[in-house]
Amino acid sequence: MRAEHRLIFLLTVAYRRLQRAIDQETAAHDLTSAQAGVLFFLGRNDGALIGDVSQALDIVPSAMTGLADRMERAGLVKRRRDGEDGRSQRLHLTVAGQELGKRAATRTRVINNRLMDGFSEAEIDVVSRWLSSLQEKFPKDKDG
Amino acid sequence: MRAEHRLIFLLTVAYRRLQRAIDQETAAHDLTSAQAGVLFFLGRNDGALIGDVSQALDIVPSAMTGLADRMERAGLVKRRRDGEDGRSQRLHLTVAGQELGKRAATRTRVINNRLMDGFSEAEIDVVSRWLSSLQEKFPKDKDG
DNA sequence: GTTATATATTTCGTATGCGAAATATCAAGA
DNA sequence: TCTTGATATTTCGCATACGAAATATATAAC
Repeated sequence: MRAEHRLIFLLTVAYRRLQRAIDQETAAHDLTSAQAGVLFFLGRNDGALIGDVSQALDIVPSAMTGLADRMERAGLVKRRRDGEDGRSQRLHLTVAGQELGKRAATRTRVINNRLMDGFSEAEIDVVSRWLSSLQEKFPKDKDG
Repeated sequence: MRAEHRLIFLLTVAYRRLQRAIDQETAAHDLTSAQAGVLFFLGRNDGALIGDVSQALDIVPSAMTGLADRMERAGLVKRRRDGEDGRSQRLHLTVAGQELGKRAATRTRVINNRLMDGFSEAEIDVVSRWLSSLQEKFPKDKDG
């Protein structure tokens, strides 16, 4: 199999394994990994513009709409139109969203630690740099 | 943002960037990255059982069905029932699938090389080991 | 002030992927 | 043979994600 696209394959499988693990963890608490990401970001940036959330999580805007829809329907966040700019929407955490976000953060930390198990700090640093390098190697059209 | 789930975030973003890059490459040739993966695997294992493809690409069987459906509809593969075991289906490449697969492999190789740019062999080895480690850290229920 | 352009978000159609449940077939044992 | 349990695949409902096009509002040019 590998050889010809080893890293592509490895990255793809690694991602799927991670997502499944997170989803199984969070599913027990009525969350998904994507929604957990939004809760986490809003935890430190409550009331952020939808576009900012989209950019921070590297999700295209059109995908962010549905994500926000589902989270709003689940009572985790609320949209509020921006006072300054009538085009913009701000996302605010509800109380339920705040609490769920906190609990999810704890579980997420455990998984993140697990990701470092068996690797030295220097090695994790290499991995981090490599993962980050993909953002420059495959930039969005925008931030090219 | 990071800190609390740095690696999770980095891996997620890296994956999305890679997928977008592959999809943009392959979209011009009427392929998607998932379908390219199947073509590539079948290129070396033509007539493989659907379950084997699913396992090799680390896609759950229920996801494989739809993928095979779309590829069959696109004329890239054909299902054929196995002679031995009436439950099994084998996936065979069509001529179109073979050709498309070959062309896709070339483009994929370029991207794979790009993934190594700027990193030494030793570093890529660390990255590979780390990516692989996720398969043990988050095993499928099956392969425990 | 009106027109042209840029920006933020949404809508639409489609592909991917998951889990749970259904279906079909096989294999083993009573 | 009949039943019982395992296995391969599919079906269903849903969440995620993309790109292209639509919509609404803001901003600049005139």
